[in-house]
Amino acid sequence: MQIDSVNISQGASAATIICDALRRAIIEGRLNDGDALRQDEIARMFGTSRIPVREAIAMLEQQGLVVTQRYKGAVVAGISPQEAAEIWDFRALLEGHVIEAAVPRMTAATFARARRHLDAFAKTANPRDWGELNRQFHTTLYAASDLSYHLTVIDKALDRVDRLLRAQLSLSNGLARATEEHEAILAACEAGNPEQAGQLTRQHILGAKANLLAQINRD
Amino acid sequence: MQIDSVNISQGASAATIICDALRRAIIEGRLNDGDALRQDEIARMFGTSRIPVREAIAMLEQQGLVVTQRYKGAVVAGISPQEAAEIWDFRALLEGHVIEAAVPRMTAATFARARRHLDAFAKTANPRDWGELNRQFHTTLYAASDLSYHLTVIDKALDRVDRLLRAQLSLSNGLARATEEHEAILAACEAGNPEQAGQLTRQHILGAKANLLAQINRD
DNA sequence: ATAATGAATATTGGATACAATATGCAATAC
DNA sequence: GTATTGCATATTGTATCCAATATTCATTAT
Repeated sequence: MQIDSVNISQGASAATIICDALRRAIIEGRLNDGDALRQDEIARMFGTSRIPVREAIAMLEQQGLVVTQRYKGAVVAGISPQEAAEIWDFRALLEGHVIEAAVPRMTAATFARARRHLDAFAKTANPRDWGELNRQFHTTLYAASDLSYHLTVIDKALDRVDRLLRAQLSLSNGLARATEEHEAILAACEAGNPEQAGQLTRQHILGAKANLLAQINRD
Repeated sequence: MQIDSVNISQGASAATIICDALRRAIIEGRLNDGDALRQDEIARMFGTSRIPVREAIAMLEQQGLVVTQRYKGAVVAGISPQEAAEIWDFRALLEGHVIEAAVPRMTAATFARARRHLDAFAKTANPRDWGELNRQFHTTLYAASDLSYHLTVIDKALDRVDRLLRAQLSLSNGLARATEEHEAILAACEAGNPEQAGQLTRQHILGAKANLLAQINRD
């Protein structure tokens, strides 16, 4: 008789669940810069005491997503145009490098998966999904590099700027242009051309940065 | 009458104090890979309850310095040779870039400060100080770049590998060689040569990586 | 002897209670 | 009217306690 065993002791802790939910809410724009995170309110929402909420907030602060001040609580971290610009440059440097390392190791399964994410991104009507779908497209390609530390750092950088991605894609023609650029990046990967994939990725990121900064300066 | 006001409300929380102390202990090698972090013991040492200790541990986990398992507590994170190698490559990429951006913005005060850190590094006899002094030398140079996000990410990477730095510097001639390389980097900065500073920084980091990996493979 | 079992103890997870600080609002002063 | 003060309330920080789970060790079975 064959019994499938499952590890029943590793359900997520309350703090982890709350941290993930808050992180998602911040990234997807449901919580905005400067919004206060009230410990008692969040505890009520999750049916728990404040202790795991505090632990979740401590985690989020380490991720740069919230800022706490002693005795005054936590607020969602803002991001200045200068910081956003720097993070975009950072991403161009790092993601360009990672995709170059990844291309020689990509398989047909990589391409198929990336194609699915690209298509989903292109056809979604819900702005809230753009960040996640964009991320899935890119990180599927990068994952072939096997550079897990790099990927973790990229994920963290994306967490910080995803809310701005929505603003940038909302620009006239933003979505169509991003989709074209994704197509070109995927084509370079499929052609086995690391230099071109890297170059296109850097242009893609820096182009998005330029658009967004232009919008901020116009506002 | 002139009164100097001070902000008296911003002492660090217990969790922050504990987190910083544990982080330092890990980085400096006083806590080793796999060491358990016992909540009750740490709470006693700091004269507090376990709650701030739990918060501190949650923070450290986000920093990649400890690994927790539900109901089993936290242990100091290990680092495999592969992960160490990747982080060194990561540092070469990032720090090379940052110092190139920094060179054109460096001042005489930068050089004087870096010189002091270089000298302190060269003459210390205490291996426990190598990581911090090495870090101060490099980050003094990088700070002129004004790339604060990059610097934060570099600091985090250094936190992960500083304990290995000690091993690498303990190698025959490791300290003398690192000092020579620091001298060359500083000279390139003083000469206002970003490309050379970047190149020497990358070589410095990748050379340290190669030495360490050779030692690991010998063991 | 080794392996299995069960109870006691240790440790973690988090609920509740208390202490410390911040905020808001009504009352008072000018 | 505006500014200041003082008190009540709200919120954060953490101590204490209880519940849940893991580990250890003595006892029993083979």
